[in-house]
Amino acid sequence: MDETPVYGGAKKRPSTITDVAAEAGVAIGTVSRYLNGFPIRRGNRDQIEAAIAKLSYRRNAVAAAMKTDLTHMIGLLVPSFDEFHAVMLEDLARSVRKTGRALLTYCHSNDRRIMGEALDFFATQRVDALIMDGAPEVRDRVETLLGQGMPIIFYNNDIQGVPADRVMVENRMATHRAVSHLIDLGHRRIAILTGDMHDSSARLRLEGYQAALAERGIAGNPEYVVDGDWKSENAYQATRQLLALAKPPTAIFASNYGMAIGVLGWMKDQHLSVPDDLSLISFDDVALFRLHEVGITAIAQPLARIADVMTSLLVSRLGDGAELPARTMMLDCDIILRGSTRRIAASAGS
Amino acid sequence: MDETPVYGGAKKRPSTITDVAAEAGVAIGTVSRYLNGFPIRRGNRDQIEAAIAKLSYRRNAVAAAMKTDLTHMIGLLVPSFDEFHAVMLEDLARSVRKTGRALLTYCHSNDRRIMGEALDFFATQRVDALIMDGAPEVRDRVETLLGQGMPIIFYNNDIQGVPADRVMVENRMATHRAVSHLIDLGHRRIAILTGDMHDSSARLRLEGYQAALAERGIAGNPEYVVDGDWKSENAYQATRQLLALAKPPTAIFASNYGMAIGVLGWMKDQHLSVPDDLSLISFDDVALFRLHEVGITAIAQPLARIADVMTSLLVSRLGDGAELPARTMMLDCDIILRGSTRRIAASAGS
DNA sequence: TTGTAAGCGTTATCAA
DNA sequence: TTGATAACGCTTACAA
Repeated sequence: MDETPVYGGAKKRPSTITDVAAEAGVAIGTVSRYLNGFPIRRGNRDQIEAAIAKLSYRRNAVAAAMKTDLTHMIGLLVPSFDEFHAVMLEDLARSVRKTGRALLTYCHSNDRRIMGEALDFFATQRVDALIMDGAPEVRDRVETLLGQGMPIIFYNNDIQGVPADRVMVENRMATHRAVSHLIDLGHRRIAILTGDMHDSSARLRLEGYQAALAERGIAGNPEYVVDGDWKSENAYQATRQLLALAKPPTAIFASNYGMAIGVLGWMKDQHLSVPDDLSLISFDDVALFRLHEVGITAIAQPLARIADVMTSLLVSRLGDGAELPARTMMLDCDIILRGSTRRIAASAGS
Repeated sequence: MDETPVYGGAKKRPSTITDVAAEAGVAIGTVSRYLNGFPIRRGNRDQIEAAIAKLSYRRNAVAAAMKTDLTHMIGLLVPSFDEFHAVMLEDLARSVRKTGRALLTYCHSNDRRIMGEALDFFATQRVDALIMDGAPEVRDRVETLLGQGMPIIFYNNDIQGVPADRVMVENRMATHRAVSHLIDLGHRRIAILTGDMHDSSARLRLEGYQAALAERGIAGNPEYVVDGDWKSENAYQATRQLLALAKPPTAIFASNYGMAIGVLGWMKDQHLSVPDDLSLISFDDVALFRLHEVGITAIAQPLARIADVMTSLLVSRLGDGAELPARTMMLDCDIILRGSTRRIAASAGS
């Protein structure tokens, strides 16, 4: 069967360790040891290197993985490759690459069915570890994977009580600071566009907002708390409604950058000015906000650090730290002050 | 050896097809046939399904891949996850996912050494196919992979003469059209910021620019052709120099969006206006250009179509089209007219 | 329709 | 240090 002639002039199948061993005149065990960095007699080493070059041999990681149970692939499950995830991915890919691994990416588009498929896919592919935005819908599958020894890291959103590692940012504190800043600037009528309240990050950001107001003795106004569901379009409409109130807010806190863009869109369409007619702060900083005419004040997640921390968590988990208890890493966010927030007269904000 | 007790309460290792067969009281061949959709006797099927559920069994794709030589992974090699690639990746991930595969992503940061590592990594991982931005530096490795039967798709930039599939956009024609549009608006002094001339896309865009000028009898001015190397910072400096010329250009064509941003940066810093002081067209359309105050006229690559075409090319290659000759798919670009290009008096532009 | 067993390309064990 | 060989978990003839 192996006699089937190969047409097209090219040797089809990649060569194997057996080919290399034959070419070099040594046993396959010797080649394997060479490949894995064990000591080899000088002469044999040269033979093997020559054979590898001649055959353009590349180790078959699939076969190796079967023995070692190590695929050198990290599963990454993200909702989409929006600006936020793209930057995170960039940093993560780089930092994972340095450990000799690569990312197997799956994008679930916020479809819970696809999230399940993704988890199955990763289980099937036997990725060495998994990084994902925690979503309560797939708790069972996640627990199964953890039970089978798959290291999992949650970021962004949590699934409470699951014994996995976590890399989170100080959502509550950062929002608290941002809203306090608005208060310092004289704002009293401050609205928030919240994310999807199923997500822990949305809840924590709302808590930070409420705490900041309460601390300064500002009564919360339910009209100022709008469910934006993370979406730009909702934020666009919400801005319209907020500004139509009898007492419109003088400032809006957008719980993510997409909703901040929705706010900007409405303001632009109405020929209203940020910050003259409305101050705006966004959770998440994106390139657009830096390049925007006045600049948008934003909470910047430390994306590069998130990536690094994830990677070192992974390395420790995949090294000798497999049995350590789950760890949660909390990272601070910076508030980048730009032109979208302005001081207003105390009277105007009451 | 298998007797080693497992601590921690959880069954560590994932279960295997053998476990399922034992649990269900059938042979492993039967389980395998069930998994692969072959007909199974009703009773056995129920037994197997129950066993799979009980053991939360997931097929080990690593072992399967060893037999079938199919990993269901597509390698994707990109320079970075900038805005352009992020959107492409989003579409590609979705469209690849529908075929039951996922993307193994590697980011080379324009480092030729890392590009080589990436190709080795993909070879080692035995991805089913590879999508990459063509770069002449790795021609040898690419040819080796092709010789071993790995389907490869180039996008964006070509490696001439290599028998791979290609998905390209009409760089030349789109640039020609864009520049012609500037001429139609009365511009005569039109500058171009070129990309890195090692890249075929940069060369073709320059050709389109030159052809458009020549066709309208406008003499090319070498001072107006600036090597921007795709980089924002270079474009920033180049804009300064161009506008300092005795006869400064009235319009700039930026060969990619990064350089267009550099131009905008300089204009903003100098309190100069686009389009009043300078018209601007960018190759590549990004979210920023839509949201920009006046809007930036841009050439939009059909990213979703690129992703679809790549995927169908892949599917055909991995199906029965393995022996087909290499195909090149050329896609048209749209020119999105926005506010950054304005009509000028014919006299002003001469 | 099912059971049995060979084999995919490695790694790892064991003698030599 | 090396060679020979038994796994790893699956697919796929082949025989029943």
